Amino acid sequence: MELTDRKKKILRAVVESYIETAEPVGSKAIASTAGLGLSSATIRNELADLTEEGYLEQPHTSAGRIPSAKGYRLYVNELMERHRISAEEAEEINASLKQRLQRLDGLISDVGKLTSRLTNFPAYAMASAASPLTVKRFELLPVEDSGLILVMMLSNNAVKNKLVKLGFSPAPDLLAKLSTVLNASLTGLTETEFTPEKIEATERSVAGENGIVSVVAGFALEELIKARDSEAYVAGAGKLLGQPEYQDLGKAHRMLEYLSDSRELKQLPQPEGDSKIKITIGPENLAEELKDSSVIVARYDAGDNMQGLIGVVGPTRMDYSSVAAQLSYIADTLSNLSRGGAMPLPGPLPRLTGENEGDPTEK
Amino acid sequence: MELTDRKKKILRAVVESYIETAEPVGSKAIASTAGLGLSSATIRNELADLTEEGYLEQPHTSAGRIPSAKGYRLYVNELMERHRISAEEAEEINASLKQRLQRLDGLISDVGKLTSRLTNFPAYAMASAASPLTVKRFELLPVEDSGLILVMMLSNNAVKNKLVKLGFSPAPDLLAKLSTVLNASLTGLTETEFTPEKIEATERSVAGENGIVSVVAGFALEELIKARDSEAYVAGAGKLLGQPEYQDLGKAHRMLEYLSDSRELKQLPQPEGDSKIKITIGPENLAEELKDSSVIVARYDAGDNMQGLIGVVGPTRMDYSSVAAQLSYIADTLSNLSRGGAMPLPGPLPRLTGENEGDPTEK
DNA sequence: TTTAGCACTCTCTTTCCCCGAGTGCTAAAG
DNA sequence: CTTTAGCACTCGGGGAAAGAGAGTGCTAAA
Repeated sequence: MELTDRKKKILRAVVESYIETAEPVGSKAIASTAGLGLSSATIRNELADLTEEGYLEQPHTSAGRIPSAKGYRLYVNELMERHRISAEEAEEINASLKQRLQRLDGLISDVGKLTSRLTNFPAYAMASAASPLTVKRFELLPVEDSGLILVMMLSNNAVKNKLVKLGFSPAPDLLAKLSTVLNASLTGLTETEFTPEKIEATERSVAGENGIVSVVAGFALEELIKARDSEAYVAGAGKLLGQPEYQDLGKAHRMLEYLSDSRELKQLPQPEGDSKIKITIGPENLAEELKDSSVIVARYDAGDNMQGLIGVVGPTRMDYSSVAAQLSYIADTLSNLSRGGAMPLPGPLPRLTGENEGDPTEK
Repeated sequence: MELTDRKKKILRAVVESYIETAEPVGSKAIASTAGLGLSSATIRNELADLTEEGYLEQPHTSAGRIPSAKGYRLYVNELMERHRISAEEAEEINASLKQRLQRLDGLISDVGKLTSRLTNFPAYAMASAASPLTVKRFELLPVEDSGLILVMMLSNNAVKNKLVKLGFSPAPDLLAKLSTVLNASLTGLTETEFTPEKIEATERSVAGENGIVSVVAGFALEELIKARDSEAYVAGAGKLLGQPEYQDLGKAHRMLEYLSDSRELKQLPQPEGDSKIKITIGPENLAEELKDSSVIVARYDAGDNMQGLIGVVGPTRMDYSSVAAQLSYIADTLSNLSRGGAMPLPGPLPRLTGENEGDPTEK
């Protein structure tokens, strides 16, 4: 059943007031600020209806109303005005990211820190391969008296290396032969195709290799696995304590412990289909620990077959509009930078995904 | 002025009881548990003396005593029994570290996590070069149609690489020539010796190099700087909330923010001279934020001219004895592993450093 | 359908009071 | 001189009670 226009306006007023103040909202406050030209008594009736229909909740009989998860959902899908980020914010994002993108390894953690600083919520960041990786090329460089350096180029153009200690110096022509064999038989293999049989067959096909092949193969496999699901990084977890809903020590503690478990982080929601951002509100989250928190996550294209996620965890009473805008701007910037493009203009507004998806009102 | 033996015993009883219970300790409790054969009245007199001399404090007139920073210091230097870690703990440490040492890049963060899990306090870990690094060797590998892979071996045997995009494919013999030149003129240079003049001179000495030299030099310099002071990593910050002294939200919040600032972390105390571990108690800390917390930090030898630090931050009421034992065991294990040795035996007991250093009573 | 009025409910804060733990002091005992 | 028993005193913590305030739901009138 569709809500009347007036009810929607009132719901929106409740949500926005609550987001701002974290206090239950009463009929009087709405009557005086929302500019609807209605008395508090009328508003009271409407509030009672909205509560009846599950969009609002009452902490107790004589308190104001607060939005329920359903109420937030409707707000996010239909009611909220889509923020654009301010010029200063855009500037800060561009500045932080531009100088960092040169080096990929620290990028994830820097993105996390930036996001957390900007949104004032705990943020997480991770990156992973969009499709299975393979090794594109092997190189073996001799090292005097200690062994060799293995250099591998992966299918996503990442380069990995390892110093392999052998206790002797392999002859250059042996290394040349080995690398030819390796490039011939172990390139293009995905993680699952890296079978022991395959490795053994390769090993047999070259004489006098002293186990180098198996070391190389082991390292390659390890890197493929590691590159598949990169470490998740969390920044600014302490920001939670600034939020009134986490004044409760036990709650804050549980959430911090939850956020520090990277296995859990990998279970967090992801944008679905071709949408770039997803908002999950309170009980929509699968994890028990997140049932009264919300998550906003954005996907970005990290170039070369890599995709990344940046997300923010906060109370259900978070400013969905501006946080979503910030996240998608960061994601767009990252995507553009990683394919060598310029900074994005602040827009276009992204589509949201989530449960009960509605038709966002673009204003 | 030296304390009498009896006063020391009483002080020790107070400290240990307080560490265990976090409650102010009364004269009666000491009389009944410390086994000194004295009445509570006698103890009361002694407590009054100890308070007078600054080793103990009274939260308020009618409460028991708690140790002051001075009291903890005396306890740490002279009174505390040096724990050895249990066999189970040793086993856990060995198991976690052994499988991880293969790959150095994730090591720091893993060590931090391990330390935090073991001690139940927030832990931090970092590593840095003990003396200035240099590049030991350059290698340039061609990449079809996109540029080249730069591989550098540093003086600490770490290998770094970078994919350099050029937009064209450099001729193999050009790369060979370039790497000869690079190895001839840019190896062995410390960060400060990497002057623009030097780079320019190198650039001039080879024809047709299309700016490759300056890219390589820039990357080399960047890596030298980065390797010098590695990122600091913090794990288990949420553990703080489990401690009774951080029930105060504001205090916990400030501390979490402090710990998430890696610039601050680099200012944390370090073991001095040739001692391997350092304990800083409450106001002995320089940082304002740590004036009522304690830090225990251990140094380890990460092989190849690298040294690492692992530390723990907690309330002054922390179990110095067992945390110090855990840290030094982890540090020893890391040192041994990194030089390819076996697991250490649980010992020898390390020397402590700190202010007002005393002569530790080994029991 | 909207509004004014009003009794009612519930939480939050403040105040007050009592309880208990622990102290410091004094005076007696070893 | 040191140790101990006894005792009055102090202070924080916890719980009950009371009051204030905000907001509701309902009824009746406009």
